[in-house]
Amino acid sequence: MIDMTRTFAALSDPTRLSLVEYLMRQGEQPAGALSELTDISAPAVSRHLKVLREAGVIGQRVAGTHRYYSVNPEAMRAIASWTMDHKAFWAGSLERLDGLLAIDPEGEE
Amino acid sequence: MIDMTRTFAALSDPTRLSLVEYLMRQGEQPAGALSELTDISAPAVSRHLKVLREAGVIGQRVAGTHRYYSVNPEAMRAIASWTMDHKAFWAGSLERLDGLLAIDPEGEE
DNA sequence: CCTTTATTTCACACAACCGTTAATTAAAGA
DNA sequence: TCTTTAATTAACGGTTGTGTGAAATAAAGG
Repeated sequence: MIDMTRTFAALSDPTRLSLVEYLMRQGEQPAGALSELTDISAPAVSRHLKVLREAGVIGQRVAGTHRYYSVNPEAMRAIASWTMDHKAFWAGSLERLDGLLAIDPEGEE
Repeated sequence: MIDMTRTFAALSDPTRLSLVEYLMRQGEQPAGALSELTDISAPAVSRHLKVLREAGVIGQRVAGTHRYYSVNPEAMRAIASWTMDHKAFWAGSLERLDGLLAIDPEGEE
């Protein structure tokens, strides 16, 4: 079971949010590539990756001395679902949501 | 513009997440009702509400001595959108998302 | 095997977060 | 207007989070 407070906490740091967004754009990346993205030290990045991993936001693949990280789609799904799991709230709001979340990976662009 | 790290930080505390979930279920509520939900003191709840408000997660309506709080739908929309704003990621993942977020406020239940 | 490369863990310092009780603000009601 | 009620702000202490440089681990390569 996904702990949403932990998921949100993992994404509440600017460095970590950037790392996740980068991984979503670029796909799986080794720790070194992620470390080069930021101004902070490699040990600091390493610990951020650990926080994200322990929260289930990213996964790790080991190959030799390299550790490849990638975003866990299930975590993203859990976040989107959390916002949607309150039908009464959305029904009560003035917002019209139809189509708002009509995602279409294969689609236009 | 919504600062996502701030939004996620606001939701990263168990007490605050509970408050938001309660407000989504129950709709607008005065601070007193929210305070009764938790074991912690009223001042502590008050500060949690402030954090949520400053992050834009909830809004406040003042009436006499009462302050009524309610969830800001725009904040929920922003969270769901953040997860969806990475089509390449979703397209690359194995997850099939069609219908997953098919919300239907008027619908079944 | 010795060195280099990739990455993490350790030890420490400083800032931010969260809870408490006491004090303050301000509207309502007798 | 004095008191009660609703809620917040203030002041303090303890815990957690985040950064750094140094040390450790472990696979690769000469």
